[in-house]
Amino acid sequence: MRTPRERRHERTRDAILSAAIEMITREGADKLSLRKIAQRLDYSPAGLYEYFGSKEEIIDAVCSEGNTRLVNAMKQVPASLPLEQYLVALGLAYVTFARQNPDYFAFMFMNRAIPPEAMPGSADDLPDDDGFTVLIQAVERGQQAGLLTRSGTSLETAYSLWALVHGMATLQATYLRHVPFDFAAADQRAMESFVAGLMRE
Amino acid sequence: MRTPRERRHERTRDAILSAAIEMITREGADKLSLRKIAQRLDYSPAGLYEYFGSKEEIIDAVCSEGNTRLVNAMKQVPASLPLEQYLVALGLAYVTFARQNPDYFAFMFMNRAIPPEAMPGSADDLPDDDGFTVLIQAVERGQQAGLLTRSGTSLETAYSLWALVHGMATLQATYLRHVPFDFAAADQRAMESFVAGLMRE
DNA sequence: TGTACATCAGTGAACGCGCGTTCACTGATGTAC
DNA sequence: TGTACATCAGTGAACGCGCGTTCACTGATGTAC
Repeated sequence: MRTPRERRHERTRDAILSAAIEMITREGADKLSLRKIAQRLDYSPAGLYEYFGSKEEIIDAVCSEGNTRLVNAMKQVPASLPLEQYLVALGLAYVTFARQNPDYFAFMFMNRAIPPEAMPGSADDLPDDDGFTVLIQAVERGQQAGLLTRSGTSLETAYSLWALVHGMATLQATYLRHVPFDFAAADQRAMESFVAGLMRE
Repeated sequence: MRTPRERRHERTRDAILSAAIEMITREGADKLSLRKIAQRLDYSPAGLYEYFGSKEEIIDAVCSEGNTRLVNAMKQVPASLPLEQYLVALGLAYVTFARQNPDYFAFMFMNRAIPPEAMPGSADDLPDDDGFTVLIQAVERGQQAGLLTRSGTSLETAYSLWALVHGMATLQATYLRHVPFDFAAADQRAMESFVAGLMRE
């Protein structure tokens, strides 16, 4: 049970986060500053320190929220699809998110690095709210069904799938951002081709 | 014929560029400043304006030099290899460069975006000193040999290959930077698998 | 070869800017009795 | 229900910092005759 005060506090916190995200989306990943966030909310810069201890904390929260949204987009893909289609659709969801939120996507990966010990040796001890986890689970489903058995460990296979979609996403969000090219079609074919390659006997 | 003065001028310019690259390599992509470059060369900050008109010009030159190095690494791969091996080796050269120069690689792609009109409609009018061009040429060689004919236009196919290696490179240079994982092995398998998928009948 | 002059390479100080953060403060909101 | 007090939410001014860039300048290098 939370008091009205606590709820208002949380709402303001969310408003700060939303403002930060909106600014990244509109003005680009590198233009974020406490002062501009405060200005957008008609706050004084000092006021934000009631809700976050530092700029770093805001960045972390923004990244974490972005990760949640990305994973949610991937979780929209029905797991009931045949494995091949499921993998392709998962990848396209990832890239579509990046295409729709290019600056946000770039920001997320510019400001986060997995600490040295965090990569799991096995596929079990993974955080639940992670795109990579979703991918790994799909790959393991395929392996248990007897598919994808020739392409290395589930970690390796999931990594290579991730690399492909992350490359498409990154290129479209940054370097090829303004290039008129039918990426959606090319991405689909690439994913299909790759998954077919992984599944070959 | 260049005068000694011109040659010294050029040497100093190169020294500035080298210092900038070294700083990116050592301190990371976002720490670059005119003042620090000058300090490293025992110059006053104002002195750099004899050689570059702005910080932007230095960044451009640094990116351009990085691109040259990357392309050179790719051109080391003997084109005489069988196509499949050649494509795999090209991709691995790209990723290896990124792994060996993670901050430089990240810097290059953070600070460059292809302008709207620059993506070629066909594969001809491409700049010669570009990794993408090398890739396209390899793909077209394959198509002329009757391979790779089922995987879309040469542009599409080259793009998807690029996306895969760029994803591996980007992940290893940033997000997964400190993760202890045998990327070289995984990358090799992924490349082989992908190329095989592209070549399937 | 010597001299007068022009150009070059680099300095030092200053400019204005936006930034994250701190701090003493104040009015508003909530709580206890 | 009223009052005294504690906590909360937010302000305004200031801090020191590093930044890119400009500008008047000066000694060194090169050139012309």
